[in-house]
Formats: sequence, structure tokens, C-alpha cells
Amino acid sequence: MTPIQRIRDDPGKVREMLAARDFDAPLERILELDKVVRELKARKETLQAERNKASRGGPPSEAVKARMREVGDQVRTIDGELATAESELDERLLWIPNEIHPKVPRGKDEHDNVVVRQDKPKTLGFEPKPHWEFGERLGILDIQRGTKLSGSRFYALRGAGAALQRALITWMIDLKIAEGFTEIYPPSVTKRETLLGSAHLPHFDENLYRDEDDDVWLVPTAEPQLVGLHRDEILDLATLPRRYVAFTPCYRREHMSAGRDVRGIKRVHWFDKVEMVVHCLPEDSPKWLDRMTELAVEVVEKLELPVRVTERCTGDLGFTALRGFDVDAWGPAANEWLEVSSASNCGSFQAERSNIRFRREAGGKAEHVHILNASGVALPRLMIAILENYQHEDGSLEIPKAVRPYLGGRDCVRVGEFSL
RNA sequence: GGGGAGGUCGCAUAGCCAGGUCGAGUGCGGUGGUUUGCUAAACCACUACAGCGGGUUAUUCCGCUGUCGCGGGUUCGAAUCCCGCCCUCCCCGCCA
Repeated sequence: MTPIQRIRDDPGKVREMLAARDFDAPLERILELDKVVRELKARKETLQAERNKASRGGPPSEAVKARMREVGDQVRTIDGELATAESELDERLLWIPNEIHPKVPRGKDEHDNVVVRQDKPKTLGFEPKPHWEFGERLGILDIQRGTKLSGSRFYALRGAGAALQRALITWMIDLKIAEGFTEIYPPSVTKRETLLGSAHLPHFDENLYRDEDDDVWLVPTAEPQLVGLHRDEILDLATLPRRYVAFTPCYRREHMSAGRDVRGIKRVHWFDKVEMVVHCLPEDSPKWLDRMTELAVEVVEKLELPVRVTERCTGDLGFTALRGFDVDAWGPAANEWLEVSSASNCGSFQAERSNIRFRREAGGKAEHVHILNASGVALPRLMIAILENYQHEDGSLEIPKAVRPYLGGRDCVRVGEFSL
């Protein structure tokens, strides 16, 4: 159901949803605009019906022409009012978040998320160094020069550090391909329309980089591209579920989090991510949420890193999600759980905005698909977890067994191999 | 960047140059039916979507409006004329 349908249908329910998400929207104003728009349309259509009738069949008399000139003027007047009301209505509706699944735990922010699973943090037997210190000493992470090149919150990987990340990307994509996902390599630059479809616009607006001249935007994740792939399409039932995996760079301005996580590479303006998106039948989306969460967990587990899975509460759910889980890896030096993936069931929300449908049977009515996304997973935090869990006291880094085949068999990065 | 062609109902096309029952013809595909031992073929019918209103509210139904890449304009009336934009194809140039 689209936002306006939901509001007409049960404004109280929408109000509850807004409160649960700690969001605000002028529902009264929206209902008023909706009413105005409908009335104006009704009046306009009556006039148009009269005009169509008169112009059917051939040249009308001068008297009729004169009358129709009047009708035309009236239509133009209504069009003006309609444009004003409709644009305000449309704009306001874009700011209505998705519904909330009834099972979602209520809560204010991430502190109220519910732990579903939590491994024991690994102990190293010595005091682990933070990833930035460890990585720079080993010569595989160069934050200073990244900053020199591009500013704060940028970094460069060096030598085996760069190779490790590249290996992780390939390995993670291969895991998804083995699960039946199709790899996509989409542009990392996109259009306004695509971002409106995935609902990154308008509410994520201030976190996005853009080029004003050409109205092109840098993607904050591959999600808008993997959703937008099927914009304005009716998907063949036999091709569902559509499972996609993509690697892209991701760009975020992070103006909202200025001052937070400033050290290291936990929160940066540009990072790499492997992302999954599934378009499926509505009845299958709960199952896919679980499955995609498992696929994110799989990555962390195969790297033999401690895993935590939490279910996001109402206040931390995000604009587009009905329900979602976060997957974290433990960082022993950071002494915190690092969010490496966020899995969301967006239901029909993005499919409605992107006009993506399917038919259950030939000639049947087209229904919106359900769309889900999950990171599979984000690289910087995975790199942090590896640097912190696999460091040795002598300053060398062990390479997790799972990615060794992707690094020509390399099992460690020795001290002295690389230097900044 | 310069020049040319073009974007029409799932696909392919007609209609545009001479504006008026053109929301739109034809072929293919699809759906239903007739015929048939079965299949094929043939024949017949149907075959976009959205919004609003009415009847029913389980499905079916009726009326109106809009949509011929998108947005404007001209006109009593636009798929058809004019302007802007987007996209595709071809040729030339330039850069990789």
C-alpha cells in the first residue's frame, strides 16, 4: 500500500508508526491536500468530458467554439491550482516512512536493539593495538596519505592490505554466486530518479554527494542501483526471486555524524561494499530476510570472527525497512561490536516507488514485488575486525584461512614486508 | 563536439508531411472458445495502464478522465503542428 492509501485508510496507524520511528509528518495537511486534489481533478475531468464530447466528430459551430474557449480557460485555471496542491502533496508523501512489521521490538535507538545471537569475544592473550596503529605500523594502511589526497575520513590501503581487501571482495561475491545470486557491476553514479525509487531521496539527501550541474549523484550503497535495475518493469514470475550481488564503492558525506568515530577507518566518506538485493514474491520476503542475514553471518563466521546478530528496534529501523537485522563482528581493540552488515525487508515500499511488479498469472493483475537488501558485507569494518583479531604480538598479521586461496596462498603479512 | 535518422498499445510495424469518432490499424506472440481421437493447423473472440465516480462488495460490470519518450505551447480539438529536454541508432571528428 502506498503512503497516501495507508494514510486515507488508517491515519491513526500511520501516526503510531511515525511515533515509533520518532518521525514527524503533517498528516492532517496531507489529508487536506488529498481532498483538494481530488476535488480539483473531479472538476477538471467534468470540463474535459464536455470538451471531448463537443470536439468529437468534426468542426463545431462558432457558438460551441466560444463556449469551449471558456472551458479551456477554466481548465487552465484549475491546472494551476492543481499543480500547486499536487506538488506539495507529492513532496510530503515522499517523507512518509515504511510501515513497521508487528514483530519489531519497540525502542528508541540502537541501544534498544535485541540481541539474537552473540559469540564470545576472542581474547588474544596480549593487549591488541587499534587497527589504525597496527595497520600503519605494518605498512598496509595509510591514513595520513589518504587524508593528504582527499581530506579527512579518507585512507589508502597499501601492499598486502590492498590485496587483502580485493581478495575479500572477490571471495564474498563468489559466496553469493554459489547461493544463486547474479553478480552485477552497476555504475556508482546514479540519477535522482533512481534514488527516489529506493527512497534514499529525499530523506538521505544530506548524506549524499552530488553534481549539481548534471544532477548526478554518487551512490551511498549499491542498493539504489540493484533496486532501480527493474524500475518500471513487470517481472516474469518464473524469474523470481531475482537475487543480485554487487560490489561498488559507496560515498557518504557523514555530515550528521561529524566528530563521531574520527579515528581510523570505521566511518569514512568512501568505502567498498558487497551488497545483496532480492526482488521476490510478497509471501517469501520474511524467509529472505532470514536467509540474507545468514549470508552476512556466513562471511564473518568463515573468517572465524566473533559474530553478533541484533534485531533493530522501531527507533533504529531505518526509513525503508519493515523489519531488519544487523550483523556485527567483534573488534577486540576497539572493544566494540562493529556493524558490518544491515539486512532489511523493505516489503513493497521500494517496489511501489520504483514501479516494480509481477503477475501471478497471465492476464492477472500486476502486484508489487517485495525487495530486501543486505550488505554482504562492508569492507572497512571487516578489515578492522581482521586487523584486530588476527594481529600477532610481534606486529605481523595472520591471514584468515578462508581468503588465503584468494591471496595466492599467503598466510601472513610479516613485519618489514611493507612500510609507509 | 559536428551532421543525419528515430522513439506509437508484450514484440514488430502503420498512422504524422494535408490536426477531427485514432486509445490508435495490421502481423506476431498471449488468453479463452469452436472444430478435432490427441497434437498441429484453421476459424472466432479477447488481448495496456492509472486515477475518479457509480453498481456489487467474492468475482464480474458501467461511466468519465489521463497516458502514442518526457515537459510545455498553438488550437474548439494534437500521436499528428511548434519549442525545450531525455534516450537510441548511423556517419565524421576527438580522447582513451
